[in-house]
Amino acid sequence: MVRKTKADTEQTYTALLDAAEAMFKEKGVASATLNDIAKSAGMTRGAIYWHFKDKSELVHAMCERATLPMEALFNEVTAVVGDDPLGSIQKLTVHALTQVAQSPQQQTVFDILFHKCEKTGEMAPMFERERQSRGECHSQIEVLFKQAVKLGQLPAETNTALAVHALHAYMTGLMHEWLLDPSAYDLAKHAESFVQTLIAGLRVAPPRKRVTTKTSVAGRTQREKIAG
Amino acid sequence: MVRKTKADTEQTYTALLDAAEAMFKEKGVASATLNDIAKSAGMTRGAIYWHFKDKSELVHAMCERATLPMEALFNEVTAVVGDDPLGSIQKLTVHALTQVAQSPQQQTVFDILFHKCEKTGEMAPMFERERQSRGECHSQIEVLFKQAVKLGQLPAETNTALAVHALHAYMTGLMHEWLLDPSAYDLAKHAESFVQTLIAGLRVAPPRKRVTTKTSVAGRTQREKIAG
DNA sequence: ACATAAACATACATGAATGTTTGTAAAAAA
DNA sequence: TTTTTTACAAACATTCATGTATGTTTATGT
Repeated sequence: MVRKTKADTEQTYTALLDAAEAMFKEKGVASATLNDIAKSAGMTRGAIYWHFKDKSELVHAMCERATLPMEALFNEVTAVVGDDPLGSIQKLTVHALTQVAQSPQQQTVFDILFHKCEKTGEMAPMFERERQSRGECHSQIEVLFKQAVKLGQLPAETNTALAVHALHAYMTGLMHEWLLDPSAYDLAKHAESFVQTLIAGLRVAPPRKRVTTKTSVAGRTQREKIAG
Repeated sequence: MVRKTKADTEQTYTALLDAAEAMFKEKGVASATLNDIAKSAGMTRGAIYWHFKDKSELVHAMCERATLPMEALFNEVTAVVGDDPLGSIQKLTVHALTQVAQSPQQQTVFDILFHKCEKTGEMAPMFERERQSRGECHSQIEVLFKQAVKLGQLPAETNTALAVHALHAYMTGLMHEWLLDPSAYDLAKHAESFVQTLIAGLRVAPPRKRVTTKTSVAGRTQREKIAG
């Protein structure tokens, strides 16, 4: 059988994406052969070259499919400017973490993006576009942070730009490291706790607009506590 | 000229490592050819195969050279158990960040490890060993956290294991994201502030041994503040 | 019913990177 | 001084992934 019905065609399309996920996770994007992927999907390379221009386009499609719910979540939260911006941020971040923790597909794809894919050469344009969208994402979040400052949820001296960087780094790091060994701890269970820790830190000791003096705030507080 | 003096030999050795850094950063570990590296160092592949068994060993040597000062710093701090464990942790993390921020070589290598290298296939054993050493590193840090709890620097209910994960994720994420665009902000300048934020968060809202109740601590505090 | 084009499979040509072998000039050992 | 290694360069053989071109069958439009 060669020419299939429309449903069959779409089925092989998703089968190819599934196979790509599996092979990329196992061998890495660079080492996984188009033949590996096709074979794993029960097809030949012909099927891949019919549905995709080349490997990089296949990777792109695979990523889009997995990150779509993530972006939906983001847009959903940033759309409405409520009276609890810090709560929105917390909600967004916790949801993102738990979403990944509960979706094997997202785990696989993010694992590939973090640990099994070189952001260079053919893949560079993809990650460049991702960088663009992250920039917009950052400014969206910073709006929320500024609102939080205005509402007194964060200190007036808060450097909101750096706060965004801190939060984003924290999120990225949590996923990055957890994906190395998901059995280390239950991410879904502790996601809220993790986020609360950083949010609390931002409230009591945020990065400031004017750089803090040499003697550290936290350090002094600690020594005072010990001394007292 | 073929056979060189000992100094010359060592010079080509480091030249090869330097060239490897440059090429890996530019093209990625998988795409960068041994020929590319040799040419960039003014040599041929013969030189590489003389000094290294294969590409993975070259990568390993390159990493060792760059991460050596990092490990030295770690051992230096964890060796002495002082009366200010939380301060030691802060000192360690701040130093690690500033060290990377001030060493172009470390920036290059960490950029390669984070964004230009697939942790699979030939590279897997290298990263497996790194995982091992990170496990030891984690338990070392957890010792400091437990000391901090004992000395009252952290709440008694602190889940030290999760605290280590949070801190490590934060550090990893900061480097991971900053290396994507070092011009985004001055990492050396704000490293201490970043670290203080998380440490402060761990002091007021750490991950707890018994999972927190559904209503979030930070959330409640926020609403109280707004309401009050 | 027929022509067309979809949805692949198969075959082929090409380039490119790797590992290995051999060559070789000079430094170091004898 | 002679011999032996050292520290590479150069040439070779092999594998292997990619891209493309062509073949083939069948759904679908008319």
